[in-house]
Amino acid sequence: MAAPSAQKSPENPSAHSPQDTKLRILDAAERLFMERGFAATSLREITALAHVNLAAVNYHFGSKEALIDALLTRRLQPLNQLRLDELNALEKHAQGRPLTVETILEVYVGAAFKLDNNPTAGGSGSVFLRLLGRAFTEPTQQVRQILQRQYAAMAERYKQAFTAALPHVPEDELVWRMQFMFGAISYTMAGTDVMQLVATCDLTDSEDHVAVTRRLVAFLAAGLQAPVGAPMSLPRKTQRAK
Amino acid sequence: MAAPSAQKSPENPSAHSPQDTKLRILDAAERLFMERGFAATSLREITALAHVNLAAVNYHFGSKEALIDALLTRRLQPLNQLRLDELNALEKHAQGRPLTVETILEVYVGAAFKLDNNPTAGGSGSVFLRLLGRAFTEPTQQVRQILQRQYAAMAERYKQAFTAALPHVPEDELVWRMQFMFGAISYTMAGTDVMQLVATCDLTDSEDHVAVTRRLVAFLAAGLQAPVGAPMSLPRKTQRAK
DNA sequence: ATATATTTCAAACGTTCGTTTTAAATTATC
DNA sequence: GATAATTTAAAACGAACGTTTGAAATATAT
Repeated sequence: MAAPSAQKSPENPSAHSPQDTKLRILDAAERLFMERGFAATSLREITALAHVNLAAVNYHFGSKEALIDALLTRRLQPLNQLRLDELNALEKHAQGRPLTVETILEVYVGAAFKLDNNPTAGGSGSVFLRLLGRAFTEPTQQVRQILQRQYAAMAERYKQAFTAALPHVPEDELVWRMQFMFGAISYTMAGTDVMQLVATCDLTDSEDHVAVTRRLVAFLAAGLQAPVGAPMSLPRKTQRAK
Repeated sequence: MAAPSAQKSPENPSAHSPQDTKLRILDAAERLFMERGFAATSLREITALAHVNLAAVNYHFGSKEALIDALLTRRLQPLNQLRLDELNALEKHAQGRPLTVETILEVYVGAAFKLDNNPTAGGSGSVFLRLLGRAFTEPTQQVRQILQRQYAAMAERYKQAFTAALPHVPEDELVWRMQFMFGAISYTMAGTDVMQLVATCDLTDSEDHVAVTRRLVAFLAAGLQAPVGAPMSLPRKTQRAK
C-alpha cells in the first residue's frame, strides 16, 4: 500500500490513493486535449500521463466520447452556474436599477478566472480555459451539443441582462454583438496569440488576469454600446451617431 | 478520354480533365477539414470525395501535412496580399490624412468575402473561411506556424494603420485590442453559433455578408476606439468619454 | 511511331487506434 | 477471516490510419 505520502501530481507514479483513478484520468486528459486537441490525443497517451491502466478509461467512463463529456461537464457546470448566481445576486442587490454593461461583463469574464484556481484539478492552472476556447470551434457534433446544453440557459439570462443595460440596441443586433463578444472572449481564453505580437503573456499569472480582464471588458463594453444604425457610410467620426 | 463535358464538381466521377487531380484533392480536403477538422479527416475520405486514388495525395503533395500546408497557403496568400494591397491603395488615396478605424476594418473584413466568391474552388462558397476560423485555434504546431507566417507581415501593417487612426491608444493596449478583434472576426467566420441564438444565418448568402460586415465593423470600431485608462470604475454611461 | 516521362491504380505495408476480454488484485461486507 | 463486489492489469481484438510499392495507363517529346 505504501505510505500515503500524498503527492497528488498526476505525473507521480508512486503515490496512488485508491479510487482517484477517475480524477487522474480527467486531469491528464484535460491537459493533453488542450495541448493536442480531442481527435489527436489517444487514450494511451492519457493513461500513460495519468499512470493508470489503458482499460481504466473504458471501465470508468465507458468510451472516449463519454470521457470528453464528463471532462467538459465537470468544469462548465460550476462555471456557468457561478455566472448565473453572481448575476442574480448583483441584480438583486441593484434593486431594479439596471446593471451597467461593464458590471455584467466583469461578472462573466471574472467567473472564469475565479474557478480557475480550483483545487479540483490539483493546480492545473488555466488548462481548462484554453481547452474551452478551442472547444468552441470544435467541429464534432458531440462537443457542439455539450456546449449548447451548458451555455443555452446562461446565455439567455445574460442576453436579458444586456437588454436591460442596452435599451437602445435592438434584439437582433444584440444577439450578433454577443456573438462577437463570445468570439473575443473564447479566443482570448484559448491563448492563441496569432502572430506573436503579444510576446508571451502567461494567462496563468493572476496579475495578468485582472489586467487582461480590464482591457477585455473595456473593449467589449464599447463594442456592445456602439451606436446602432448605418455606420458604414459615415465618413469620419462616428462617435456621436444616434 | 471521354468528351470534356466540363462538369467541375468534385462529386462528379465521370468528368476528369487531366491533371486537375491536385485541385480536386484540395477542394475536397478543404470541405472535409472544415466539416470534421484536420486530425479527424482521413486521406481515404478526401480521395473518395475527390474521386481520385488514395495514393494521389502522397504523390502530388508528399504527405498529409504537406497537403494541409498547400491548402492553407493557396487561400491565405492571396487573401492577405489583397488586404495589404487595398490598405496601401487607400492610404495612398488619402494622401497623408489618417484613415478611419471603420475604413480599415471594412477593408480587412471585406477582403475575406471578396475572395470568397473565387472561381478557383468551383463555387466552394465560404468553406475556407469557416475552416480558417477553426484553424486559428488549432493546437498543432504545424498549423500555428503556417498562420504566423501568413499573418505576421499583414498584422504588423494593420497595426501601423490602426496606430495612425487611434493616436490616443498606446501600443500595448492596441495589441490587445487587435487580439480581441481577431478573435471576434475568426469566431464569426467560423460560423459557430454557440447557443443557436442566431437561428440559422447562412454566411454563404451574400446579402448576409454585407449585413454581418456592417455589424461587425461597428462593434469592432467601437471597441478599438474605447477610452483607455481605468474604465473599471465608471459607474454608468461611458459613451461620451473623451 | 517509338521512347521517355508522368500520372493513375490496386494492393499491401507496418503502426496505431478504441475497445474488449479474462484473470488477478484490491476493497468492502458480513 | 471468508465472501462478494469492485477495481486493476496484461494481452489481444478487429478496424482504420498514413504511407509505400510496382505495375499499368496515360501523356509528352522526339
